[in-house]
Amino acid sequence: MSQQKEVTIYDIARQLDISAATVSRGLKNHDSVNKATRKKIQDLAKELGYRSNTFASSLRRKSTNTIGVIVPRLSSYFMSNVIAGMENIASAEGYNLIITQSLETVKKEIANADTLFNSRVDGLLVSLSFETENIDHFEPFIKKGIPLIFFDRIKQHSQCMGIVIDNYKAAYDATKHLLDNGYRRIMHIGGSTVSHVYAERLRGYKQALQDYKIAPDPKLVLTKNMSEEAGVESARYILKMKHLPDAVFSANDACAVYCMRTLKKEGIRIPGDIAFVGFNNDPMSKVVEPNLTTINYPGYAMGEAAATQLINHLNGVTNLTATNIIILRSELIVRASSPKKR
Amino acid sequence: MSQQKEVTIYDIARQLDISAATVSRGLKNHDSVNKATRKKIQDLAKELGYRSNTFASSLRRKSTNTIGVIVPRLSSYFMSNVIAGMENIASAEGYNLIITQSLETVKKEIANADTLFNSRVDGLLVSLSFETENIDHFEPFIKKGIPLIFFDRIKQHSQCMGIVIDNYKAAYDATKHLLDNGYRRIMHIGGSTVSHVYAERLRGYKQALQDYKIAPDPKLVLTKNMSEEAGVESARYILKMKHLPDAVFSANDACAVYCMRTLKKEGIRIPGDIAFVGFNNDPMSKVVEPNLTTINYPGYAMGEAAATQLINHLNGVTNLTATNIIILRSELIVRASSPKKR
DNA sequence: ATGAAAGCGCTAACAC
DNA sequence: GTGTTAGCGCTTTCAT
Repeated sequence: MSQQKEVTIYDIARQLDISAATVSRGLKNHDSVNKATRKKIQDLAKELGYRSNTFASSLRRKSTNTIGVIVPRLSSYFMSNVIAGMENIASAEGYNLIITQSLETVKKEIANADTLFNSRVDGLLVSLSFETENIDHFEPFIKKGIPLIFFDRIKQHSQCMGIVIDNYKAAYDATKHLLDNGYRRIMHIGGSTVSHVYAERLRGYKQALQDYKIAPDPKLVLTKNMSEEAGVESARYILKMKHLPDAVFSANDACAVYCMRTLKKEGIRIPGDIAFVGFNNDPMSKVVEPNLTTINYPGYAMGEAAATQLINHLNGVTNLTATNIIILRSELIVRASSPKKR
Repeated sequence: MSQQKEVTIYDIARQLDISAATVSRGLKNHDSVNKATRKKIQDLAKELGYRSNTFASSLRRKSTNTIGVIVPRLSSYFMSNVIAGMENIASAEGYNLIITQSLETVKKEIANADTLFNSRVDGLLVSLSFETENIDHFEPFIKKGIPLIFFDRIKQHSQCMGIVIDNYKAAYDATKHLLDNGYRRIMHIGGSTVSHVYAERLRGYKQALQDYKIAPDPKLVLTKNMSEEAGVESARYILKMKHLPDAVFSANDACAVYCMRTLKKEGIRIPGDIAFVGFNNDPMSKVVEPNLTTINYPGYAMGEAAATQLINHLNGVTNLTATNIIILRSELIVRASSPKKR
């Protein structure tokens, strides 16, 4: 913690016998500064080990070049790709990312929002926690005019852009794919419909069935927490049914994969007895046998899109409220777990 | 960007007809302020929606409560767990994390170090890029007495703590496991030995062979970039050999898994013809068939350990240079890909 | 127990 | 092109 004396623009100014203002301009390569002076300033700055004091600068400019991020969990394949995409854009544009995780609780989400508010982030990128039902804790940002973009797990808000894939359509496509291939008793394993994401996926599944004139069967709709264990539980549930489903559409890959595994161990053939479609295109979907048909969920692209939109808005290029929802393309990837029914 | 007027301590001071100094003290519950006054200050602050300006404060106090993080890539299972662990500790201790990725290039690593230096982070947590050979770009931190901890991909430095697992021992154990189970022609797929991590794994592999009096065979040591494709390439290499290995120890799971897959497609039985051991305990190691024997690499624990050490040091609890290296426990997880040789 | 005053380092408006 | 000036909002002696 040894705080040695810091070099300031005044030190540079003194040594060069010019004003601090000129140094300030020279450091950011202002045209209005003589090229030679600029060079002298920059050279000396480097020599002295000068580093700009971002607080003084932020204090003056009232902007921090910092973007706050709140996600439910960092440690998933999807989310780490989202973050990677954001970081890529942000750093190219000179923004820092402050990243926090709510661990799926409202309590921590509120605390994070608070911290980021006090950190005076220029903007906020949020994927909501599982528990979150209302979003009043973001009102301070909205009131202050700090732009806020939701992604993936969104809530509608007139002042906030949302970035999502069309979960309804993706689920519809996934289910239709199974129907087109001759499957009729299709089970859906989904998450709590408090979440927009899972509600939409369930809706897509139901609509596809309806379009094929298949009566919905409540026994074929499971609501789980979508973990690996949930996959195992779902398999147990299936094994106890008198009348097995001939296909399963799971709202994520982890759950699908562990469900498949468990069923396979009990002698059920995949896709012979039960076909599978997952969601996310997690790396494990390419490893499980048979390879899992799934929906490609473009995490990296979503992170890039969210960061790009936010930064464009900060630069005054776009208006966030004009385009209220951006929908990213997702597509069905057909693999071996869901061929035509014999 | 609409900057509405912010509430400052002056606003509070004016309304309460006291001085800003008293407000400042009152806000942080200083004993020297009358209890009643304190309450009045805090109540009014809440009412007005006052938020402390961290820049002004940091500018004065010269500390930021911010920790910088540089990692090669955010989007891996291991790294996202590391970050999750760090975030968990940091947020509990009132620190923010600024996270950057070098994308495995020295150039970006230097740029990130620069940014974080200018952001005046209180400390730094770094996992080095693949390319990084010298670490001069971190000297500014060291010169300023800003604590720096390396983790996973480390370089030795007298002033910096390193947090690692014992890669040598883990690789030794993995190889010994294969030897103990009767395998003798063991191939190693590893990464560039510029990296301490891969160099140590190679060394462990070699030592185990030597301890079993097995002559090293250069044809059995592959240096790859450890991607999924590298796994496929390695499989092709193996298929072309006149004398196949009877086991493979891969320095990561992704490479092992894709190698196994490719060999299986060509009719090689795993583990019947070739046994496999991986490294990392990636989720896919539990999904591939047969399940992959691997080394558990505790990412979350490593993130927690790194953050804890740094914050303890910042609080003056520990001295970073006293304990120079911390080694986290990793262990072999035996699964179906490496049973006793028949 | 409270206040006055002096900056922390930087930037932007304005002047020349 | 460059300098002057006046803060940004907060903390911290030093008085009182």
